[in-house]
Amino acid sequence: MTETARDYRSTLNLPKTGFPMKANLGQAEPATLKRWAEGSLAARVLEARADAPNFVFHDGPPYANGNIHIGHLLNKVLKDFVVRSRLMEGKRVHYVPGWDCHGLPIEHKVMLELVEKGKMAKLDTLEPDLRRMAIRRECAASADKFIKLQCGQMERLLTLADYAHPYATKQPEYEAATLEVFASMVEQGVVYRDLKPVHWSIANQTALAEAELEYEDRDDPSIYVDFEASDAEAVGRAFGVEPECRPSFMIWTTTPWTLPANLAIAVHPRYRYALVEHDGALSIVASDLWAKVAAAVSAEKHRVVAECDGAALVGLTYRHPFCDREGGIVAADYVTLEDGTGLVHTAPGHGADDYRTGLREGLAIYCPVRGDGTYDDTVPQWLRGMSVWEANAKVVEHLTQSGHMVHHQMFRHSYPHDWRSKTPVIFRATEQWFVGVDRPVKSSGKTLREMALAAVGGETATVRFVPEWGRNRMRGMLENRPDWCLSRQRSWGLPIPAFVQADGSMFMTPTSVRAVARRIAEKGSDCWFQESPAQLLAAYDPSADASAPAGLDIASLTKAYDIFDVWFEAGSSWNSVMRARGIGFPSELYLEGSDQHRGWFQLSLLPALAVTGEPPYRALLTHGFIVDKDGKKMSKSLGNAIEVEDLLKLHGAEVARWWASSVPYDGDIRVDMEFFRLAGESYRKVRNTLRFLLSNLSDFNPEAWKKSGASIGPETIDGWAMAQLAQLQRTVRDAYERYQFRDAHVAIFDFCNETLSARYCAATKDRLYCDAANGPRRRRTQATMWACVETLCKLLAPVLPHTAEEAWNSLWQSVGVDAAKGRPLTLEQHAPIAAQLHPAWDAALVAKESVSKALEVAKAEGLDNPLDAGVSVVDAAATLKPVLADLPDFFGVSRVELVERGTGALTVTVQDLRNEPRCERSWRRDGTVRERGDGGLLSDRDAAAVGV
RNA sequence: GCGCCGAUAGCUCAGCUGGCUAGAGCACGCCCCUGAUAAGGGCGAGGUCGAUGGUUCGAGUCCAUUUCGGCGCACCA
Repeated sequence: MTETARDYRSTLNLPKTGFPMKANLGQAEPATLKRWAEGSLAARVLEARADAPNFVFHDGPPYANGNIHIGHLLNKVLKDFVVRSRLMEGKRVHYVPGWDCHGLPIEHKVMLELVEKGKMAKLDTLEPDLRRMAIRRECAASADKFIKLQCGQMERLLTLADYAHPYATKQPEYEAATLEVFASMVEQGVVYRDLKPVHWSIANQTALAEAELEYEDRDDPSIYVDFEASDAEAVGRAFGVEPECRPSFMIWTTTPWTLPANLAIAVHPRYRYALVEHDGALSIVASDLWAKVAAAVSAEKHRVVAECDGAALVGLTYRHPFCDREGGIVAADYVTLEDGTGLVHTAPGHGADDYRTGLREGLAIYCPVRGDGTYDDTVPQWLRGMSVWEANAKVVEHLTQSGHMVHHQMFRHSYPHDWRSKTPVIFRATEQWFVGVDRPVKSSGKTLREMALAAVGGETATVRFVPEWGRNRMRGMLENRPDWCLSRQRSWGLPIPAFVQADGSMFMTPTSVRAVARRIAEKGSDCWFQESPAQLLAAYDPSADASAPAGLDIASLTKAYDIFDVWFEAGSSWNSVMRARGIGFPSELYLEGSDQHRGWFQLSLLPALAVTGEPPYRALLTHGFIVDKDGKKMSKSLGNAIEVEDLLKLHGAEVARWWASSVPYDGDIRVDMEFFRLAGESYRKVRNTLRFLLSNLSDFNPEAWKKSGASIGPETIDGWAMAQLAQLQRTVRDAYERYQFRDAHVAIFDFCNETLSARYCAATKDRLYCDAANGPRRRRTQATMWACVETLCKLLAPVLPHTAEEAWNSLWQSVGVDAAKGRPLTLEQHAPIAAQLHPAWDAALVAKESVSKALEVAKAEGLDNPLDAGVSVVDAAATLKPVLADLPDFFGVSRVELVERGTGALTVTVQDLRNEPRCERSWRRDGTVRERGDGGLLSDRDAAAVGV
């Protein structure tokens, strides 16, 4: 440059900002967290919104065990989107994070550790209460440790919550409030105690609820066994034939170990049954199944001798193949023709249907299996003391030797396992506490099942489902669910406050439960293991309790030792947290993974309905599960898990949040480190757009601009941007309202990427840099950009709280305001934007595409720089005319000419302007460029800006 | 086994009540800019819409069957 004297660069208004391009989230986020904590942001928000309308949002308690995983991350971050987006709408948002503390997962782990440390043997010598307390102390310490750990990890995700005051199910006040729920349920008549088969974990020696089971494949013997009829002639009469030898009832089972408990055989009264001769034996099998069975048992020679209805078989008797007793044929309509023989081995102590049949037929609920999975002494000698799993083979062997075995093979099927010990569970009759879902609730006269179904589906439905298909799913589960087994035989939990009277009967009334609740509120549930019944019932006055049993003698009571299913505690959180803390009821929303349809959603619904008659939530939002990039389940054992810590170290919480907002959460959510890298790139795009806007606002004062009375006309490119901004705001607020975060994410990204970066910013660069600093056109654009940053910060705040705040603070810093102190973004609210879109801009957008394509063609002829070009666009109807002034900028060329003739077809002609003078300052060839007083070649605009 | 959900460019996803040559972002290729620069812009290539069979003038979109994957359920006795 020979004319170095005229270096116009210094006369330009070039971008300037402290907002860094590189986010450095790893260090910057913790600093933001510290600032929030120091300013007690969570508390301040509640204060600031003291009079605002409430938005009650209740957090489901994760289990206080282990580090958080990506599933937690997704769940907590989605919840935070709700919290922060509702805050931005001006609501007073109540959100208390919580933890589930009691239960088998912790106790199981603690026991393993105690065994490892060799402390178990010593504990076993202690008296039961002391032993339980020792275990409980270890468990409590473990829960505390993990609550603290996870608190920090969740806070690190930049989630806004009062982590200093979380709820935990082991807090005395929580426990007491849970017992209040229980007392009301007892009062409502839905709690009962009964001897019946429940899922039993041998490893942990306790009953388990449905929510504590997982299903794994398992190989079991599949056996066909002949049970000899006691009275051959009676069978003959049923079939109307004279049997040549003693006939047998053929049953099928995959649990040979339950055969010692066999007390009956069930048939369907309306099915046809056949007396069949096969390889010299005579058996009874359902007619429609014989072909299948014959094939299964590989019968070679066989024929059907006679047939009769199942009803004709009812009442016949058989000899148990190895126990010294007879059993009877009974009718049951659950017998199917899908598997087996149509004759169902019935052991009332080992199956739910068997149990019901047993009750109806007056059979004993006989369960010869003890808690440790071994047989008691009521079984034949050769089985006594043996574990049921060993017994499977033994029974098979015995039946084979005794000639009762028709066929035996191994069979793979899915079988329930204890979710903690991963060992198979058995069905075993024990005395347990239950919530009856088909018992009428006193207050409504309806059963819990009816009430739940009414709340969830049909015309009476009050609960909203996001996504909608959750409704069907929950309905299906509610229709089928069995009674809820509430009791567990463990130490780590909230005791079911029942006492045993001298005569062995149970004592527990609503009033006594409330009395114990009061004691526990003061001392915590440990007191159950440390105090006498009289102490526990200190607040109980039998004379004031109408339900107290006659002749109650508190002095002779002993404590019962069942504890609550942890799901009952979590399922009472609407009372223990929302109502007990005065937050409100019901919650607007419960938001959890789709497995909670059977878990927390359902087990919160039942108690709430029983006690209040209302569901505890207005809406249920479910998200899918995290799977790897191939759609496989993510787990540590498969080695495809991504550690949250690694993720945060590599990308920061903001990128993880940005990713979470981009995910369609209805179905499975695929995850791979690569996806976070991609999210990081798109985050950078948004960040850089904000940075560009901020960098052009360093000399702008919005107050002064407002005072100047200037406005943004719809025909200006700024008016176009404002209209787009207004549209964006509507779209994003609506998306947040509907919990469709992805829609918000896409809209924001597209706005930053296309509307701003590719179009508006590209188009306005020239005026920002080259117009006189205080020129009205430049100021107008700055006003527009200011509005964009302001609005974007608010729209982004729910998803990118750190970045949005960083930009927000930087924005205000440019006018000397310390926003971090004075007006934190979190306390802001949306303000509607009034801007109308001028229709010419739609046409301009279409024209821009044609211009780009035409320029691309011109490039091939050497016209590389669009500023060296002018374009003329056919605009027959003068559609573009109103916005002509800003079209050169919009198209990125030096000049635009509109041609008001020709057809309606859009035609673009490119003019090569390289022969015309080029402004040394703005590099444009707008036709006004000439030599100025300082000797430079400048356009009119630039000459004026420089003042020559 | 039963219920619910998903399967669309290399990747992540849009495609509402069936209708012009199936869209976006990212990645990729070519190019421009060098006054957003470990930035910015333009153009382009890329898909038998899991498979099969049906309904229809016409189906990614409706129906049936099926495969794979996820979540849930359980009277597999």
